[in-house]
Amino acid sequence: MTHTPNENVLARKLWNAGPLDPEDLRRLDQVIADPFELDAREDLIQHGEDPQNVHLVLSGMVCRYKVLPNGKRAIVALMLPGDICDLHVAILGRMDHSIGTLTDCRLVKISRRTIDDLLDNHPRIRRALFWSTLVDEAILREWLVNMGRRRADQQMAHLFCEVHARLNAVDRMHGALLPLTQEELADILGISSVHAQRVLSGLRKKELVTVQDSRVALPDIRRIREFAQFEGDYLHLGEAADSGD
Amino acid sequence: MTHTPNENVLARKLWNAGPLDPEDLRRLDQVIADPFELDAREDLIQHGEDPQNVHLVLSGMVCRYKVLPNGKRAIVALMLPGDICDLHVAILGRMDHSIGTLTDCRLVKISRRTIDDLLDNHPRIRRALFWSTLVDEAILREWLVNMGRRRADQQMAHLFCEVHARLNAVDRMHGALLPLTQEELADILGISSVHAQRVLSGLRKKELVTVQDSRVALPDIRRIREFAQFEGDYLHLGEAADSGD
DNA sequence: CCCCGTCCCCAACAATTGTTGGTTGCAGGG
DNA sequence: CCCTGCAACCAACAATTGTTGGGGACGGGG
Repeated sequence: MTHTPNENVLARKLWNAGPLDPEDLRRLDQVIADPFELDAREDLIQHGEDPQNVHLVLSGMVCRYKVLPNGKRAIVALMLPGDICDLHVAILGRMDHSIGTLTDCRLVKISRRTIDDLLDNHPRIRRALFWSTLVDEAILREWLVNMGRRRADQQMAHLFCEVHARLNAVDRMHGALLPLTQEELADILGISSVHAQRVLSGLRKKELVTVQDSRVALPDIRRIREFAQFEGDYLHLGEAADSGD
Repeated sequence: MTHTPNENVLARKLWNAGPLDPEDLRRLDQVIADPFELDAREDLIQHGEDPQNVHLVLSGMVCRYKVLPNGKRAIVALMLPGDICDLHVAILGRMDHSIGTLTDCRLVKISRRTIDDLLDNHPRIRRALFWSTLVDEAILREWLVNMGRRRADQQMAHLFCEVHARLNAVDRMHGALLPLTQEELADILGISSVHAQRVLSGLRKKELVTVQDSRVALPDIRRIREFAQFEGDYLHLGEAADSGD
């Protein structure tokens, strides 16, 4: 019974940290009341700027990235529906990376005042927000393990498993995985786009994934999880992470 | 004048987030009052356990790491003097990685009650603690960029620059860098130990580093920073990160 | 309609990195 | 004293990954 109680992706996401009260849910509905749309490949904020708002993803995919002097790009985080960008951003000031959309997105700006209200006056929500930042950090660690110590094919499979589990935690009926170009995929995995294509076609040949117009689907979760040695515990989702779908 | 006001490494570290009051400093002195020693290569806590205490490093080096089913190890974070392990650890429960010493260490156990007191009753300290967790996350992102998009020699040089800057921020008189074996270095960088040795001797030949009984020193900070394309902004240390030494 | 850009795909070759199997030097234990 | 284990070091070879240069499919704009 991890059935979240409504259609609010933020509520669904935070529900994974523990149950919320009806009053919390009402407050979260207010938070997402006024969304806006953004096209793919637009920046929300760039390296060096001072952040003004916190952003919440309602649909689509957003990423954190850095561009090196030699022009190479590294995508260092993927934000999916229900994810919040930089809760405590006001503390650090100057951004040390950029945030941009990967797909067309529906987003919400959340003001500092709203954040402060949630943190100060809604203890269950505060706890859930902390939980989500800790999970973000755990994901970062797992990506590091992935890049450093897994073969590229396992690494890519592992990424697919992670995104699948994260989407499942928010929307059991989510559509296809990863509407990304192979170059974006490569920038996530730290490999070249040519190699990404090699590895992806390898996974396809093994029938671990299927691809249809640059969308990935996982026909057999159990098998690809085994291949990737995916252990979902770092997502701290409880049983939701383990269930095949 | 980023001269921290005393010999307390925790105070020195937190001072980088902004000035503290004398009362804060007194409180921080109490926190580190009762240290204990630990040998190199001992675990503080292992994957799967439920954490009881928060730990603070007073001297020596501690790391977070994961071990994969195939026996490979990935070191995903380095904790230096003044660093705190898992401030909010109680929220997640079960550890998704292990924490262990790399060198002989002096450490402090901090109880949950102390943490709660610091967070609830000392606003400047609370802000500084949040700052430090955000910096930890920024470091994780930079390591990811490092592994994914820099050549191994630049990557290793970048790590040296980072550790140098972090040690400087806490102790301007710190001794030599990185008392690590080449295998530990390799586990940080995500390369094999043989390759670590190749790369390290390459840096030595370029006279970017000197090594004496497995300790690294940087004879010319400016030059190695240029080589590594090191931009210290992600450490959020203010001018301390930029000064050569 | 064509042109253009983008993306997927592929092959050949170059560069980097991993693996294996050594030698050496050193420190500690018996 | 020798023996042992560990870590640095090295060379040769294997495997992985990057780079370059290209072809083909597709959609949008003129």
